[in-house]
Amino acid sequence: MNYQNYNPRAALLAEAKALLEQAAKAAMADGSLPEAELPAFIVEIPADPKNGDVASNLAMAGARAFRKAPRMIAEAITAHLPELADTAFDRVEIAGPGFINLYASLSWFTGVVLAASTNEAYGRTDFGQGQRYNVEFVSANPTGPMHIGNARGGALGDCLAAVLEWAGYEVTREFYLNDAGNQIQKFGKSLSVRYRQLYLGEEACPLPEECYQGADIIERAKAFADLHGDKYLNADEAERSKALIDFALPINIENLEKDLGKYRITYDVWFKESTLHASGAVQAVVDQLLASGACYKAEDGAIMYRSAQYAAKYGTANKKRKDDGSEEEVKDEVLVRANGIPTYFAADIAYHYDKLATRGFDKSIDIWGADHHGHVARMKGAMDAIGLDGSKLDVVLMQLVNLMKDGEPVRISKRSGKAISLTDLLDMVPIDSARFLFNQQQAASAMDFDLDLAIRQDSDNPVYYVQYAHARICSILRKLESEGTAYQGADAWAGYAFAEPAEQELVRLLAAFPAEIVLSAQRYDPARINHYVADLAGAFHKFYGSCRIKDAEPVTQQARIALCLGTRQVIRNVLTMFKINVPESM
RNA sequence: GCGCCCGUAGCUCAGCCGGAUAGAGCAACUGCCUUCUAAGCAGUGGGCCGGGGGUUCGAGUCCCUUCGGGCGCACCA
Repeated sequence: MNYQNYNPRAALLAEAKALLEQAAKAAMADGSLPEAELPAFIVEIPADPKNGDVASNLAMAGARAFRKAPRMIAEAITAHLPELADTAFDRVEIAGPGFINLYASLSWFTGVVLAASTNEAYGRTDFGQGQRYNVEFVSANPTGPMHIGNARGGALGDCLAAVLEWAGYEVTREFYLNDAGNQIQKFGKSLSVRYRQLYLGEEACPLPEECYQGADIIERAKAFADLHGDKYLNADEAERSKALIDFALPINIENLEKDLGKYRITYDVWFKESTLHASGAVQAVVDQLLASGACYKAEDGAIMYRSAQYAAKYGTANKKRKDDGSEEEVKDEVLVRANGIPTYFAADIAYHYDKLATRGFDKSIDIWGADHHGHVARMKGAMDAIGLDGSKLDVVLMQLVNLMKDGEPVRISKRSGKAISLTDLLDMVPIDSARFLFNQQQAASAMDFDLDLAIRQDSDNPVYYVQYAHARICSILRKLESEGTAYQGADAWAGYAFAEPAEQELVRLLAAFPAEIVLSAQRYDPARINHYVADLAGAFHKFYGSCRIKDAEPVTQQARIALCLGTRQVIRNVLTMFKINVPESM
């Protein structure tokens, strides 16, 4: 059998649902149940395997429709199930208040172990049907070094992209480079002041408060001065600023790329905001919104966008507080300032138009810091306003990260006295550890990142727990091989029952892998896979403790080797997917 | 004031479309290496799922309300 795209859990649930529907209809047809519309019901994997491999609430959900006690309904339905020998199940029970519990047959268990142990791409499915998704993440300002939040955004975005790929989507990883607009002007001004300070002294030209204060700015100004000397000292501000930006920005961008590369993140696309201005895309979007009436020209010449009416559909604050404490309805937002310079919002609409219309992605998934949440509804609304579909833009809001050390939050590095940058962090923390730990929690929860734990290379750190399970499996297989025991394939363990609880648990977890990936993709929650693989590693360690392999009976031994191979494959797939090392010994 | 996120064991967090006895790791305590890697396993203790109402056969999960914490409400991005 070809196990490509095989999702055993999904298949089991789908079959159970179909069987129960069919049985309920048969029961109605012969009068065992009154004729009624089939109620909405669920099939699910019970937490406790004592309650079967699939459980359904059909009988309870149908109590009202069939006007009978749930257990009687369950009796009627199970009596009308077809011969189970032809299905993935071999037994059915009615339990508790009326649950119908189905028990998977041995052939299903065998199929799971075979799929996991023979298909190197086990876990991949075609669920996404090749839809083209754009995942945009980090997108840090190129005006300075990245911070700890970018470490989380990076792990989240990169792992989400990976999970989507495995779930059958075609994914583009993208970095939106804000190389235009206000903050670049500020960048130029900061550089300019630092440059002049080199010749005139700090007192003569103090750095304004609104400027970037970081040491990296001084560094760039110095490098520029080394190259050009005082040539720009008496040039006019605009010329000096531009020369400095043209010099420093590429260096910063290169550093972003380098640091992210060290973090094992590489992008398919680095999209420059400046290209949207240069190509007229921003102007085109504004013109279109003006033409459609979504925008209008205000008295002072600014172009205003009727935000509220479009954003309302996606939920939004409808009031804002003014400086004097009074409130007013939020109505319109500025797209182009009275001085003719577009706001970031205009550029953002043009950017998303480019993704969804020009480049035709089926979905744009943006990972933003939670401090941008006020922007979500109006951005989605803007997609509607411009004739696209706001639901094609999904924003994953990521809560803040608190860096913790000795149980206390740390905001600045003791060594440099500055905020801890991503670069500093990656110097301290092993990349495997950082990538795993920053993906430990779903995006909506604020994260405490335990620096002590991340640095420690011991068992408290969950990434090593998982890696250890892999190394352990490799070690057993090496040992067996060295003693002349080879794996002889599925036929060598045909009919093995996987009766040990630890074996069963392991098979169930292996079965869940493709479904877990799909669920993570659907919910944009790759942290789920971290938890899954830690559970799998735990199940393996339990299995290892209670089930001998080396001196087991031949059939048992062969079956257990297959379990090892399957578990190793799944751990390897997860770690590889998340770009974490897969050690064969530790 | 308005809006978004969070509140589950001492700590950090899981908990699926509402299901059966609320879980894991860490920390504490007790065991297990002459036998496949002890970076491991087995076990013990630890809970008003922030509080209060509601919907439901059934609520940690849905609705309302309230309290606590974080974030946002710019012609910044």
